[in-house]
Amino acid sequence: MNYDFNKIEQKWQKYWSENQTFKAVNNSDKPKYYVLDMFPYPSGAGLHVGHPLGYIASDIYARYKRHQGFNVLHPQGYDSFGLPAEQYAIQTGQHPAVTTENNIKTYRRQLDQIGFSFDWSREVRTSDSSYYKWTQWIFIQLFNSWFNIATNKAEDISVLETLFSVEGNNKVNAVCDANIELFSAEEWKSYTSKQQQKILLKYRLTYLAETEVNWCPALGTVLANDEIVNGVSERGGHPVLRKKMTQWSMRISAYAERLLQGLETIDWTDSLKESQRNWIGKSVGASVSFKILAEGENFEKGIDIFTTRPDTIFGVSFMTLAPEHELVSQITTAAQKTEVEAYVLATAKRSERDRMADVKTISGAFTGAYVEHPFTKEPVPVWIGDYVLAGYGTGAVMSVPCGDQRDYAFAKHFNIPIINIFEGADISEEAFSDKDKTIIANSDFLNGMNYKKATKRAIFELEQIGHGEGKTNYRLRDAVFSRQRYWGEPFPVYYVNGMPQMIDGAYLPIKLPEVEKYLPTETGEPPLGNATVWAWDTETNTVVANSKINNTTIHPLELNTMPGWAGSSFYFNRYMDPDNQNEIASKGALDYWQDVDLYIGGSEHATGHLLYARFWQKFLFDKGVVPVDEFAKKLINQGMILGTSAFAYEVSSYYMVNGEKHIVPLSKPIFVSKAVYLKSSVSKRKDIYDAKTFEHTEIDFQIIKLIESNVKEGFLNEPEFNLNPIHVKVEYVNASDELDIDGLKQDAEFGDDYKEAIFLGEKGQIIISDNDVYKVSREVEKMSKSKYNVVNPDHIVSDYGADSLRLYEMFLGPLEQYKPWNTAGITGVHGFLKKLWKLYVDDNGLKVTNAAPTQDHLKTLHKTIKKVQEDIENFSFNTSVSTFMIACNELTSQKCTSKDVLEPLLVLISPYAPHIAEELWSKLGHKESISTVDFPKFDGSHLVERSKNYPISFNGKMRFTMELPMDMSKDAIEKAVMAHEKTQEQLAGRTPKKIIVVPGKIVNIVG
RNA sequence: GCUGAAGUGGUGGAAUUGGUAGACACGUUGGACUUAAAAUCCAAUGUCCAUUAGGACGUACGGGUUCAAGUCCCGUCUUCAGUACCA
Repeated sequence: MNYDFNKIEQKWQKYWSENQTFKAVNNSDKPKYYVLDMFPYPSGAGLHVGHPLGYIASDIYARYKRHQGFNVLHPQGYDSFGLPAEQYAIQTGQHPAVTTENNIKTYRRQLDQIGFSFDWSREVRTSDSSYYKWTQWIFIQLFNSWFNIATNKAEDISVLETLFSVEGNNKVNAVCDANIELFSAEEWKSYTSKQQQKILLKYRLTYLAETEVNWCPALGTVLANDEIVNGVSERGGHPVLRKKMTQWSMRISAYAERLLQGLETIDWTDSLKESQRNWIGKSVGASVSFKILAEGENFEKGIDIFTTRPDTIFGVSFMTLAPEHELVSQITTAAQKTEVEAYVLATAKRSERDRMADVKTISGAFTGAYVEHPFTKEPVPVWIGDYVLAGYGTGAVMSVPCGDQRDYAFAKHFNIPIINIFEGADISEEAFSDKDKTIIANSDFLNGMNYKKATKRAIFELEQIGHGEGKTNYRLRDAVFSRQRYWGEPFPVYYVNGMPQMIDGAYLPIKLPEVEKYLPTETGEPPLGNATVWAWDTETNTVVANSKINNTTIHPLELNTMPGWAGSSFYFNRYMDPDNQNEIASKGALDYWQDVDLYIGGSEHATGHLLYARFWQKFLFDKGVVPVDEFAKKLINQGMILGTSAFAYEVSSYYMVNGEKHIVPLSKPIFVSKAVYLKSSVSKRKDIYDAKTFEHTEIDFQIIKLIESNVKEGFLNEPEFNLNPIHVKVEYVNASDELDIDGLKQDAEFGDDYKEAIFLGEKGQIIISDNDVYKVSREVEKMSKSKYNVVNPDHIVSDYGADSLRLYEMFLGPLEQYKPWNTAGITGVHGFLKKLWKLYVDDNGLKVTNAAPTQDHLKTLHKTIKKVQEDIENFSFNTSVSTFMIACNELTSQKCTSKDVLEPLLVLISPYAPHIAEELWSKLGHKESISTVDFPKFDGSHLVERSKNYPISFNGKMRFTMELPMDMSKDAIEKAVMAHEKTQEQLAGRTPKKIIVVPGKIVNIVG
C-alpha cells in the first residue's frame, strides 16, 4: 500500500466538511481559545506559496489547542471591499461584486485543498450588506459620541448637549477641533439648530472638516498617509498632491494616550509596538506664547510654539514659522513683503516630495517682525523657513541654535547670533543637543540646573507669568475617513441644508447603489454621484430616486464611501456571532470569547489596520459594546516568503564606432549558461565601455564566433557583446539549477522568437539533445509575476500533497523570518512523509502490533513529545519538523511496530500533517477524527540516562569522549579521566594546573 | 540620522541557563538496484594540511571577560525593515 496523498487528502477534507469537525460552539465547559488570521483581500491572482504561511502556523496552533482540550474558535473570511476590483470594473465594466465573488471562489478552493481547520460556518465578508450594516452602525455611534478628557473615555453626545445648556462650554474638557469659541448656557440656547449642529460637529468622534488631504488624481481618490510610500501611491505608484476637501474624519487623536498605554498590556512584537509608538509620536514639553511686537497694529494673540526643551528658553535668538503659517502675511513688514511672498510662493510650488528629498539646502526669509522674549523682554526676530512643518505642533518653533542642529545651521546660514547657554559646551562647530549632559548657564533663574530641573522650573515660571504651560504633543493625526470610490461601505448619512444627518440604526444597512460607471462624475463628484436612486426619504425611511429630492422630506445621501480599514477594524468581534441580526455579536458570545488569544498576520499592517482596529475596539469598549479594550492578546508577524528567481544570460551584440554603440541584430537569440558567463570577461567588467580594458577569454572568442555565424545582415566591424540576465520561469529549473530548455521553448509566454534560440551549456557547447546541461544563476527576490518566480500552491499540492506543503512551509525556517522559497527542497519533507507511512503500513497492510514498547522506543517518543510541545508553544515550528524526522528515522531503525508508541506519535504530527495522521489513525481502528484526541503526556522517566558520554577537553578544545555513569562523583570522574590513556597522551608528561569537572556536562583539563 | 531585527558550510537553517558548533533537510560526490530513467537504499560532505594516526583554522570584523564564548561585555562594519527637517 502506497502513500496515495491525493486520495487521502481529498477523503479527509470531505470528511471534515461533512462532519463539521471544526465548528466552534459559543458555549462550552471547555476553556476558550481564539486563533485568528488576518483575513485576506481576495485578489484576482489567487494565492501563491507565500500566502498560506501564516495560515499554516495558526492552523497548527489551533489544532494543537484542540488536542489540549480547548474550545477553539478559528474562523476565516474576506476583506472584500477594495480598489483592485474597482479598477477592474472601470476597465471591463464587470461589477466588482461579480469579480469579488469569483475571486473568493478561487481563494476558497485553494484554501480548502491545504486542509485548514477553519470554521467556515462563521465566514464574514466586509462587502456583504449583512456585515457592513455593522460598519455603518459603528460609524453612527462614533458620530453620536465625544471624548471626555476628564473621564478619559468616549461619552454620548447628549451628555455634552446637556452640559452646554447648563454651563456652556467653558468647563467642558473635551478633545475637539482647535479654535473653538467659548459660549455660555444662555448663548447656546439662543443658537439656531443649525448653529448648534455645527458646534457639536467640532466635538463628535467622527466629524466633517475641511482638511488638506492626499489627493491622487490618477486613482481619483484620497489616500491615507500610510497608503503613500515615498511620496507616491502605494498602489500603482501614482503621484499624490495636497488638496483641500470636505471629508469625514475620525478623531483617533483622542485615543492617542490610551493607544500608547495599551501597548504595555499586550504581547505583540517589540518592533511592531515601536512602530506604533513612533506613529503616535508622543513628545512632552511646553507650549510658549510669544507676544508680537508690531508697529501700529495690535495683535491680541501672540505666536504659540511647542518645544520639548523649555529649559533652553534663554538660548532663543530667533523664531521660525512654517511658510504656510496663518500669521505670516499679517506680521510681515512692508520692507520684507516682496522677499517673504516670493519665498512662500516658492515653497508652495515645491511638492512635499521635493521638500523631503532636499533636506540639506537651507532656505528662509526674514519677516521683519519681532516677538518679545517672555523673560528677558528682548525683541526676537521672526523668520520663516521650510524646515518648519505646518502640520506639526503649531507650525512655529522657538529657535535655539546652540541646542538644535537645524536651528544652528539656519542661524549660521543667515548670520543670526548664537547664544551659548550650556556650561562647558563647545558650540563652535555644531549644536550641543545632549540632554543628559546639559548644565544650563547664562539663563537667569535656570543657571546651574540640569535638563530635568530646568525644564520643570521653566514651565513653572512660564505659568506664573501666563506665557505658557506644560504640554504633551502627539504626532498622530486624525484619520480621514472618506474615499471617492465605489467599492466600499456607503455612509448612513444624508444632508439637510448642508448639515449631515444620521439615518436611524433601525433602517440599516444602507445598501450600495447600482451605478452605470465606476468613475467619478463629470462634475468631479465621487462614483456614487452616478447613482440615480440615491436619496433618503425621511417619511418612508427608504432610499429613493434622486429626482424626488425636495429638501423637505427627501434629501441627498452622502456620495463618499468608507476606507478599506473600516470593515477590518471590528471583524474579529463579528466572528463570535456572525449571523446576529440585532447586534454585532450577542453579549453572551462576546463575554464567552472575549478577545483574540493569538493573531497572526503581516507586519505591513503595523500602523494601519492594527492601529485603527485598536482604536475602534477602545471606542466600542467605552460604549459598553465589547468587554475588553484590546482585541488581541498576542500577535505574531509571519515573515515573507521570497522567490528564488532564475536567470539565463542572453547575448546582446554590438560594435563600437567612435565611442558610439551600434546594435548587431541576430537571426536567433543566444543564451549562455552560468559557467560560460563566469568564464567570460563580461562577468568581470563594470560597464560596456571598459570592454577594451579586459582581455578576451577563450570563451569570449567562442561567443563572438557564434555571433558572427548568426548575424542577420552583414556588417564590417568586429562584434563586441554583453550578457544580460533575463528572468526565466522557475518551474523549468530543477533542484540542480538545470534549465529544461525544451519546456521553456514550448512555453507560450516565452515568445515565438525564442523557439529557435541557441543555448550554450556549462561546458561551452551548443546544446543539442542531452549532450550538455544548461545552468541558470539564481537570486532571491520578492515573489512577483513579472519576475517569473511565483510558485502556485496548487501545483505543490497536486505533486506532493497538502501535508508536504504544510510541513515544508514550516520547515523553511523561523515563522517571523523572511526566507526564500525553493521548490526543490520539498523532496525532503515529502520523503519523510513516505517514510512515516512505511512505519505503519507495508505491502501487506497495517504493520502496527500490540508488542510492548522497548526502552529505546519510549525514549524516542517522549523526547519527541517534549520537544514538539515546547516548539509549538514557542512558535518554533521549523524545529519540530526536524524533530519528527529524527523520531521517524530512529523508530525506523529500531524497527518499532508498537502501537503504544506509534499511536501517540500520530497525535503529535496531526497538527502539522493532519491528512496522513487522520488516515493512519483510522487504519489503527479509530472511528472518530484524530483532531480532538488528547495530546500525549510527557513522561520524563523515560529520558533518565544511566551514563553520559563526556566530552573531554584540553584547554577548552574537545579531544575525545568517555562514557561514564551519571551518578559518578566529581572526584571519581576526575580519577577516571586522568587514568585514561588518551589523557596521558594529550598531557605528554605535563601536570595539569586545573581540572574542571561539571557532572553531566563536560570535563576540561587546563595546563 | 533615529528605532527595530539580523549576520553560522555551496543553500535553507539547528545549537535551553556560556559546556562536543554545523542537528534536520536541500545540493554535491561515490556506490547498490534497473536495459534505462524515476523512485528507493547505503556512504562521504565546514575549510586547509596529512597516506594513516592526527593536526591547524573556523559562527561578519577587532578587542575583552572566562577553565570554557555562536551565546556575555566594549568598539566597528554590513544587510533588511520601519520612520524621519517632529521642534
